[in-house]
This record gives sequence, C-alpha cells and structure tokens, in this order.
Amino acid sequence: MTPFTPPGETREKVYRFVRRRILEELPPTVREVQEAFRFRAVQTAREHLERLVAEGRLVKAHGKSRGYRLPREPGTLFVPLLGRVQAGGLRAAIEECEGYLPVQSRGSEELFGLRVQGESMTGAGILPGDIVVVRQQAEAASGDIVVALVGDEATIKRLRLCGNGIELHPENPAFATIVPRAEECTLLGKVVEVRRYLEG
Amino acid sequence: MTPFTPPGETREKVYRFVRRRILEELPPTVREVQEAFRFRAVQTAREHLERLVAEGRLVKAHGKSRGYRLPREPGTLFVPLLGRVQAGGLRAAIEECEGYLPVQSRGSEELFGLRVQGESMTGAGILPGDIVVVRQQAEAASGDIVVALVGDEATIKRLRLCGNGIELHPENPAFATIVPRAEECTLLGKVVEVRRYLEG
DNA sequence: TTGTATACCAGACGAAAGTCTGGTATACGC
DNA sequence: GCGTATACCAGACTTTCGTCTGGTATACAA
Repeated sequence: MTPFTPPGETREKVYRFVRRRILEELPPTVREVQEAFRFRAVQTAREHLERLVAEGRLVKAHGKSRGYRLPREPGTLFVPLLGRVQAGGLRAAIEECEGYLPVQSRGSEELFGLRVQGESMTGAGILPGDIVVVRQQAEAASGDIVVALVGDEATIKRLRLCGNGIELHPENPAFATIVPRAEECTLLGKVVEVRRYLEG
Repeated sequence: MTPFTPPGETREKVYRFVRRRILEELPPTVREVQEAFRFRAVQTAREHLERLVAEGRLVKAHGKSRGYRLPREPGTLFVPLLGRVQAGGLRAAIEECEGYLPVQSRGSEELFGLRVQGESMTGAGILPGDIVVVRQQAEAASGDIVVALVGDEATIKRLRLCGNGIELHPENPAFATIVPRAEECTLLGKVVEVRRYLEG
C-alpha cells in the first residue's frame, strides 16, 4: 500500500512535530520522527528532515545525534528572578535568586526579573506582586519605566529627565514624585516586560 | 599526572556546564562533557553525571542519547500567540498563530496567548496591547478573568456566576456588563498570566 | 596497617542513531 | 512514450554514544 499524499502535506506535519519537540523537550532523532509518523523506513523521515533543512526551515549538525535545530534560534534564555534588591547588592541578589524565568531575548543583554512591591505604579498597569523583567543599563530615556536604587532599596518608577537632574514619577496620585540627588540614586535598568501570574 | 582536586569541585563545574547546555542549547552527551573538561576517560564524565543524578541534581533517561535533564523540569513550553479569535475558530486561530511564547507550565494544560484589544479591563491592570496567557477550559469560578466567545468575537472579562446564569464584567466604568444567553456564549478559557512588552 | 571514599584513567562492548545505496508507485509536463 | 519529481520503502553500513570491567593515585578515618 503506497498511499499518495499531496506534496508537502506530510512534511508540514513533520516540521510541526520537530519544532514542538525542539522547543518543548529535546530535538527528536531521525528514528523518533520515523516512529511518530509510522514510516516503515528511516530514510523517509530523513528525506523530510533534509528537505526542511534545504528549505532553510531547520538547521542541523551533521552526524550528531539529535542534531536538528531551529534556525536563528528564538533565543529563549532564563533570567534570575529576584525577590528584592537592596543597597549595593544587585550582584548579590542575583546569586540568591528565587528562581528563573523564561524570556525571549536577542541574547546579548543582561536581564533580571524583580517582584513588584507597593502600588506606586498601578496607573501604568503594574500591580503589587507583578514581575518586571529589567534590562541592566546605566542610562535611560525620559519616559522609560526604570528600576533605580534610591537610598537602600530598589524602586520602580517612570523616569523624567529635567535639565541636568532626574525625577522618578510614580503612576499613582497617592504617591509623591522622587527627586533624588545624583549620588544617592543608581539606575539599575529599564523595565522591558511586565508579567502577572493569576494562579499559583 | 593525577592532580588531586578537592571533593565536589569538579562536579560543581560539571553541573554548571550541563545546566547551561540544557537550558540554552541541548543536553550534552557524556563524551561532550568529557571533552569539555579534558577528561581522558569517558567514565570520569559519566561518574560525575551519575553522581549528580544520585544527588537529585539531574535526572536522566536511561540509554537515550543526550538523556540528562534538569529535575522537576522548569517545564517551559511554547504556546501559540493569537492575534484574535473569531466565532468558532479557536482551532483555526491556533493554526494561524502569529508566533510562540515561552511559558512555564505544569505541562498537561492547553494554553494559548491572546493579544488584548480594547480598554475594558484596564481596572485589572490589563491594557490594550498586553498579551494574556489563557488555559483552555469550559468552566471557571466566579471572579476568574476569562476569555469568552460572545457573538462572533472573543472578549476578556471577569466572570460572575449569578444563580444559573453568568455575567461578564468589564473592569472599567466606561464599559457595560454583558449578560449573555447560554447559547450565544462559549467559555474559551481562564486567563492565567498577563504580559506586557514595553519594547519592540 | 586496613578499609573506604574520591578522582581519575584505559579499553572495550553493544545498542542507538546518522548515513547510504538502491529500489517502487504515483503524478505531471513535454 | 519519456523524463522528472515526489513520496515512500528495504536493508545495510558506520559513527556516535551509553555502558561496563577493571585499573591507579590520593586522602582520611578506624
């Protein structure tokens, strides 16, 4: 029995299968693809895979087991989740992190996650208990939401550049704007993502 | 030359190496560990790895290539990101998804991401352009934030169970509560996470 | 001393997995 | 018809890789 399948249809399914496996678990071996599709020959699986490589939809490491990968990786990396950051201790806080978060990133940036305390940014949709993903950088633009070390605790505010000074604005009328002196304020980074887990 | 290394020191490095490889790329083979540490015997690498398994720091799939994994998996999987969902078409929308999101999950749930349109949930810190991660389920508790198909478009609201009927409450005084009839409303799932990307 | 533990090495076996050669059947265009 | 392409199969070869047996050297405790 040699059923004729429309061109590309099976290959599309093979691609979906392989992509899922790569992203969620482990790249499959050729024989695992074979078995998943009940091909009776390894070669059939191999031909589909090699075709996907030729089309640029997969890349492979020749000869290595489980060598099929996705091209130009989506670049998911794991960034440390910090409970809080206190004076001087960003590096220390990263060492003692609570866990890790999967984040999509271009790779060359230093990121960390920070749990939000307080209601000072509710107007920007950042609630207590939310997690912000922060890119470490020493400078930021006016209007960016940033994490700064003022006194001995990190705080999340919207940055405003005013002349040669800075202001840290809350987004909640119940809180006051902070106008720190340069020497008592360190910019830890810019908030690039906000997350809220509604369960667990 | 048999330099004596303090107990556990090399193993610590092996653990870091393997962990990095698993999270960022692909679990290494035993021989890749061997080469990375310039062991002259495969067995040396294997002993460190088996030790890490015995200590519970790694788990392995016996006999499988690249079988070493992290225990109690961070369980990161990739869920389809949907631009919008229209009548009847959750499955269709998933097929034509815009991309994939890395999400931490216990594994056995069906999740999807949905881009938020409109301002009806701003009071709950869910803004237009945010992404909600939704677990597919046909029932939910009163007070849950849910995604429901009402008429021919999906909407995000807070669910209230009232006697034998339901109400869908916005969290914005400018919007009205929806009281759908059972037959014109399908519960697609519960919002388990909210994300906001502040760049790109 | 003896025993035990860790850290490492040498060399091999066998199964898993990547690869290759050579086939068949169906469809499409010339 | 002929050539070409796709989809699939059968069976084998070769490398990779997990596994195993048996060894050495150093440290430490009884």
